[in-house]
Amino acid sequence: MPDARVRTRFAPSPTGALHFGSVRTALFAWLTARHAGGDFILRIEDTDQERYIPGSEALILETLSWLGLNWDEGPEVGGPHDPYIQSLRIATYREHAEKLVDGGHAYWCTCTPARLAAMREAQRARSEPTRYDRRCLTRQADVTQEREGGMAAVVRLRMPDGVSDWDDVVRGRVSFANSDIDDQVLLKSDGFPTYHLAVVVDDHLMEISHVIRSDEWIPSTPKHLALYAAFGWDVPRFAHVPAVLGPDHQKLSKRRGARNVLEYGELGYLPSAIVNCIALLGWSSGDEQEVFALEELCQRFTLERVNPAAAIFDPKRLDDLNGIHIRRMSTDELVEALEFHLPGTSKETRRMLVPMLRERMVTLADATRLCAPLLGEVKLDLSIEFPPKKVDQATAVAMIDACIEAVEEGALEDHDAMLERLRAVAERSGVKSRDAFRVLYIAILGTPAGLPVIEAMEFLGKEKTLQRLREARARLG
RNA sequence: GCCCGCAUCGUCUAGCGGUUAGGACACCACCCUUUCAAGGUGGUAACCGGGGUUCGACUCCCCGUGCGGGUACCA
Repeated sequence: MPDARVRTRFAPSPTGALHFGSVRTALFAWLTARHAGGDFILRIEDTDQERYIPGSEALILETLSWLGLNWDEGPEVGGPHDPYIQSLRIATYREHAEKLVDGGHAYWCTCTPARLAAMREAQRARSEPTRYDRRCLTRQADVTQEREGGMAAVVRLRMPDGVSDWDDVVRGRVSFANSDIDDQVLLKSDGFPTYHLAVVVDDHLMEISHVIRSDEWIPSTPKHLALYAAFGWDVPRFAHVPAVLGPDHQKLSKRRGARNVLEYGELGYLPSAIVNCIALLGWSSGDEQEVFALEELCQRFTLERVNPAAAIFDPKRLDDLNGIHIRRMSTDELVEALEFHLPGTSKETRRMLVPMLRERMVTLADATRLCAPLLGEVKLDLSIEFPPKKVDQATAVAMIDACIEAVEEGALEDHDAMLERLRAVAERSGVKSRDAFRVLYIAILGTPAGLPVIEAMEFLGKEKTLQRLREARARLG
């Protein structure tokens, strides 16, 4: 590569939403570009009309934007190689296919699907690799006539003899015997290119320096290499990143129920945590740091440190990282981020809530549950023991009475003093304060576990607090 | 069937001929503590098998096994 500029691309097909596997490939490509100060290109590979799912292109753009993976060239932003949508580039592929035919690197074929199927079946029966038998290559004059007569035809790559090999950035040397490789169809009978033609033509035209894609493409790389050679083009670097597997050890796929990444946003996961988590799926820094902001990843990420083995996505790890990323957010950021999960609350309200919430959320959605007793009424749950275990009736009464007295006297102003008073009551009763306090938690929050109770009382204010305490007192008889 | 890739705790991984095989998640225990969390400390837990190469293999080579992928006018 004479041109040193790093240019990577993410080239999804609009066949549905993005899942962790596809997003991770995008992330690795994006990071490679950003790390090198190069360009990241987004290209839509919609050469299969049958699999096209309307709306998925918008979904893809939205997902990448949400994660912060911006593109320098591509849909919406344009660029010097516009258009970045393959269905709009059909003429280009056709020209290139014809060029290949003229140069003897490809040929027209009119074999029917039925014939091809029978051929492959026979090959399999003979323990041979399944590949096109080049029947049409030996009867090109007839094929030309058939095409003129209106018969459906495709263009096939004439796979050269020899060996195909390359130095894969993540796997090292990979090689194939060309004799095992099929004469791939390059141009379909509907006039659309196949992936193989389109990807090579576009990657070259768009000056892609590093082809970063999932490892399912390894077996077709020899075809691409043959195409680069036939065109006389320089070959980019290839980096085949491993698959992401689900808990069932199967590759993540839409039809197996892999979640749309955007859904994680609705569930209260942060883009930064998702990015951090999937970066760690196959990549490691080399030292012991595992929590990264996006900017740090740009700095540290290199393809050379990508592990070639497939990885299983662990939702527990995402939870952990999400909590960490939440705790790293400023109060202002949380006030903003929580708007969706605490609907109807004002900024001021959220600002009061955030200090109580920060250490207690795994996802932002936890705020909804945690704050419910403060934003609405307490739910009386009779399945919750009251007074709780290890607390006798007299102690429970004493705790509540003391709390009522303290609140009436305005002790909510001073958390420490409040705490001391209540602690003293527990101590006099001979009950551990951790147990005695549960009485208050149930009274104020309706559950023995939740937001810190003194802070909660302050949030509720004197009136509501006293009301809840008295109701609880009444339950004790 | 044919071809390719991969292989360290349950999971994500470090390791790049000589290490008490390290870290993180999860799990367990303890500490801290106004509950729950968060935080702190400690613990359980791994080199797929067999052959080589070497003074010495988790590390290199071969075979096997397992898993994944490809084998389309899908990407």
